[in-house]
Amino acid sequence: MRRSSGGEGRAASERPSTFRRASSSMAYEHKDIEQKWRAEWAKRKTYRVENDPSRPKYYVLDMFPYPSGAGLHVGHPLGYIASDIVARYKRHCGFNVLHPMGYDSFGLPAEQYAIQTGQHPAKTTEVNIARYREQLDNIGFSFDWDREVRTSDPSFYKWTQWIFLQLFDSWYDHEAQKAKAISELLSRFDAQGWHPADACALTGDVEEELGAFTADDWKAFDERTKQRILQHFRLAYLSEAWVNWCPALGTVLANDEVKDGVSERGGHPVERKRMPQWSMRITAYAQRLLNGLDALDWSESIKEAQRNWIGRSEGALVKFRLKDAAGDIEVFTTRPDTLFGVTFVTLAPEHELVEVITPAERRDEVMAYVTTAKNRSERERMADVKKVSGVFTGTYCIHPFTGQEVPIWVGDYVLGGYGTGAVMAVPGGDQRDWNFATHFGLPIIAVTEGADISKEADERRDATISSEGFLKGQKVPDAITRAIAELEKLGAGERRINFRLRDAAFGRQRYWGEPIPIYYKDGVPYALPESELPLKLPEVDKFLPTEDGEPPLARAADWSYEGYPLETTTMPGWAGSSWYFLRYMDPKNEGRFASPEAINYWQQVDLYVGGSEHATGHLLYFRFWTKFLHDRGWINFDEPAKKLVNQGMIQGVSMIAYRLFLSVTAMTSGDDERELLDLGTIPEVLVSREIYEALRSDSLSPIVLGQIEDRLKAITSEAHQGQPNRVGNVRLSGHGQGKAIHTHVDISLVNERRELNLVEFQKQNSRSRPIRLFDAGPYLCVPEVEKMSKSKLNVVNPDDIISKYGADTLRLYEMFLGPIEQSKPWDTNGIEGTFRFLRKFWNLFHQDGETPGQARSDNAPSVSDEAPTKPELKVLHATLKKVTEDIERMSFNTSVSQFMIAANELGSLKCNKRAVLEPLVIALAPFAPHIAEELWEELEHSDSVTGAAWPQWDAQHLVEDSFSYPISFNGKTRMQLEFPIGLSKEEVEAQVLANPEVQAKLGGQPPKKVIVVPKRIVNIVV
RNA sequence: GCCCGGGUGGUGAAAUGGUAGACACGAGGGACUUAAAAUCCCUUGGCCCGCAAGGGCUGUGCGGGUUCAAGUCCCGCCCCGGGCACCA
Repeated sequence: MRRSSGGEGRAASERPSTFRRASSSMAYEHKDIEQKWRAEWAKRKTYRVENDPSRPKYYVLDMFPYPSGAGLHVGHPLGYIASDIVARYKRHCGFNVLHPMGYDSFGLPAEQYAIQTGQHPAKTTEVNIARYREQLDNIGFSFDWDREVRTSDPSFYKWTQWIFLQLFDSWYDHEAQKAKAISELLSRFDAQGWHPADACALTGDVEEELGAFTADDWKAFDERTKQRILQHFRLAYLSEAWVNWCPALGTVLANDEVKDGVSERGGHPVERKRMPQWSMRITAYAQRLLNGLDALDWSESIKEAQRNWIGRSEGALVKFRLKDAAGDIEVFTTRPDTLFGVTFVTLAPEHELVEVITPAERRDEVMAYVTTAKNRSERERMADVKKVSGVFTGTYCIHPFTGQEVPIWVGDYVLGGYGTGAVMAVPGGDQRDWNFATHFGLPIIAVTEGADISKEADERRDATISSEGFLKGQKVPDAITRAIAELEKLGAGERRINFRLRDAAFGRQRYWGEPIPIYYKDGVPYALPESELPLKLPEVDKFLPTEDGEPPLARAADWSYEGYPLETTTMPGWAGSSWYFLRYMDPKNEGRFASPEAINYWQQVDLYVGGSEHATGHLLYFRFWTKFLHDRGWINFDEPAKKLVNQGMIQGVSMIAYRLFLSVTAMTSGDDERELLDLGTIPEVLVSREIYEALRSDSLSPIVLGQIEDRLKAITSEAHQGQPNRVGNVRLSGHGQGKAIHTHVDISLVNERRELNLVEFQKQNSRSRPIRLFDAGPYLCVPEVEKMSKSKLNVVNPDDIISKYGADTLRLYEMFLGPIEQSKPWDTNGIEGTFRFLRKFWNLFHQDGETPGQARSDNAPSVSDEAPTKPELKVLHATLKKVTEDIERMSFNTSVSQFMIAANELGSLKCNKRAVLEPLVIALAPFAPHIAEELWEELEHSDSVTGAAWPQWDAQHLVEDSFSYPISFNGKTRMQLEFPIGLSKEEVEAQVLANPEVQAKLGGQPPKKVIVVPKRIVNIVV
């Protein structure tokens, strides 16, 4: 290792830039420094973490990425940099910090790519991961790569499958509010059978009602029946679920993949279909998932999103007896107090009673409506709220209180998946019911005092009930209680808490996911023995469904266990990510997903950083699995992450150009016009945004259009100089809005002044048509801030920035951009500032001793051991204070500012004192680790700066002797007066009033009031 | 429609109810240099008065309010971004 004093002694081959530097003062050589320290960290295993129970732990986790083919762009590292700063800071503070990284490597894009190219997804995934790794390494993260996990690795998904089996082997005991082993349920059935009123009755999407059975019944059931019953209780269970089935693709599509009833790629029709699906009974945990939120240090918006998603509502279940058939329509309502305002009942089109109750003569009409309504996706039904549609079934049910007949309608504003799939319609008290009633001319009864039901429903919950009946005159809350009591007395209903949360579909008809460790005997699903795990993905000839619509796994040669067929669907993307945080604790364990010792030591994630788009998906399943593993005694905490921070999205600045396509006629020598066929000679014209907008507006005047066309003719003629034919007419070839189009231009073709590089633009678009400008050049593109994405040609790759400025500059800049949680556009304009700061900081250690901020030309260290001066100490301690406090509250942009202030001030002071610079190197290390290591080494330390103790700030250096008070009159600052710190309020007031300038302002009038806030302000009220 | 964020200079932004615009970019001017790079210094919210020193008015999306004092707290709006579920 070279010594810090040996700048001149370095061999030219080792540092080829030495000579260049001799003639320049580009002293801070980021490339050399960063390369050196990357290699050094890897060699020394600087970021290796041991499970060491003797030390306090801190667990910092990033949401792991899906390794897509596009690689990282500058938006990805934002959260990683923030978490890396915290991880490094906590290390300096003496914590044993777990800061791992891995890959969520199962997923659709790899499979899509495999279908197109025939390449195995494992292969492309491998390539993508290598690329990600290289890019991550370039940024200098302190990840312990020995703990890397990949969800698609059999040694990882073995345990995903194992957890699945635990869920399969569990049921939820609502009395004890926890999951228990199926064996306990079996002994219970053996002893007492089961009744629907038992507390182990379950929420969720159980389709058929499960009837009561006695212990003797249970013992007499055959194996199939027993297993079928158990499906009603298992937390991982096979049931029927609605899916988006695409017959053309032979596969099930996610909601995202369906647009307007057709598949987004390819445009094939999609229908809603019921299919056997593995599901997760997350609904059992609804109340606990809701309760747990209060104690979490997560952003309010995420917690609120989860609360809404879980959607707890209190109300009543009400039964309306059918008039012409046996049975009831059950509805859930939050407003049983409005029962006397019911004028009809509406069923969802999916409701099973629709078919049963509709009389023959209305059948065709009703079923026609049901078919169209059912096939609309929920998103569609959601989109046009204003359109009312429905149909009368022709039958009635009986009002439980009045005994009157209530007509039964079908309407698609009622959703099959929520509540009971039926509502009691109270048009006087519910706006959607009101809309429906008004549209179909159904009666509307006022339910509350003072409501004007001619215009809208009255949904107030602080009103008094006015509808005729025993609830009249009562306040809403009292009426609710009373109504429920009456319903219960009549056996026509009961109190009910309803959750919106639905059970999670857990099967995918795909190849690239974890195989589900289940085999079928006699059509009954059985758990694969643990000893068979991992159940590895089989080789298949194609990654497509089979001809008869089975998932790709059905193509495998021998996809069976002891002669019984294995499950062919795979797990969804969220399986691996629901528990991966536990694997990092003990990633190589072959006998368990993680050892109890490791889990006891690392416990919950202390800080979790990731995007807010996972608010209701990943973050809910993540909590669900944690609670489940806790219930079954595998872990001793039931929330995965104490604190969650959502980094904002980095948007890209796209560059837009506006293009015109022309159609041109030519004049031959005989003055005949004919269409010019040689498109290659017709220019493509770039116009300004103003002209683009003018052309697209409907109100474009013919005169202006004529002027534009004249100009286009001139351009075209010019382009045709030397051609045999003269240009005749020039017209825009498109029609209406198509006359002009806007295009994304690759941002690398546009300079800082937004000028388009026409030569490159032409080349990159390989257009044969010449490009001409409508106005005199250069062509200015119009910037637009939008999501950073490849298709918008606005992605900025961190690699380019790193090679130009270095990783430390990138890290600082991304933090300097603004608060971590805010979305902001990526704009490299400011990056020079952070780069200059690092150079200034570097120069403090290599001063030439003359010009402030100027480095020695030989780049030799200039640090002295002299005692620092008072102002120097003040800068140091003010910086330490601010930076420490800012890291604690994750305000990284302001800490970077403080470092800049320190570098500027120490530069002016020409401070080169070790006692000042050394603590600053440690404080800067979490932000800019490479330069900090290099300077630390120059300060003659042989160990890594990452292990140095965090420097403490000392308030004594920040004490001021005096304070310059802003003196304001009626809140407006007018002057400054300096007073010693120790002066009392009264003394300050007296001295202020004695001041001649203040007296002049007062003009002889005595002030009404004088407010003195020590060390803040003086306000004189006149 | 509902829920959650957010609106401050040319730009990214800062500001425990207490001097609005720190820090940085950009822009303009200057020093050093043969030149460039690098570095340093000055100016930079708007409007107005003044030769100048300096001074005044105004200003944090809009309209009110509380307060000695409001970017910050309260009420009512507008706009932008994100999320969602016509949720009975």
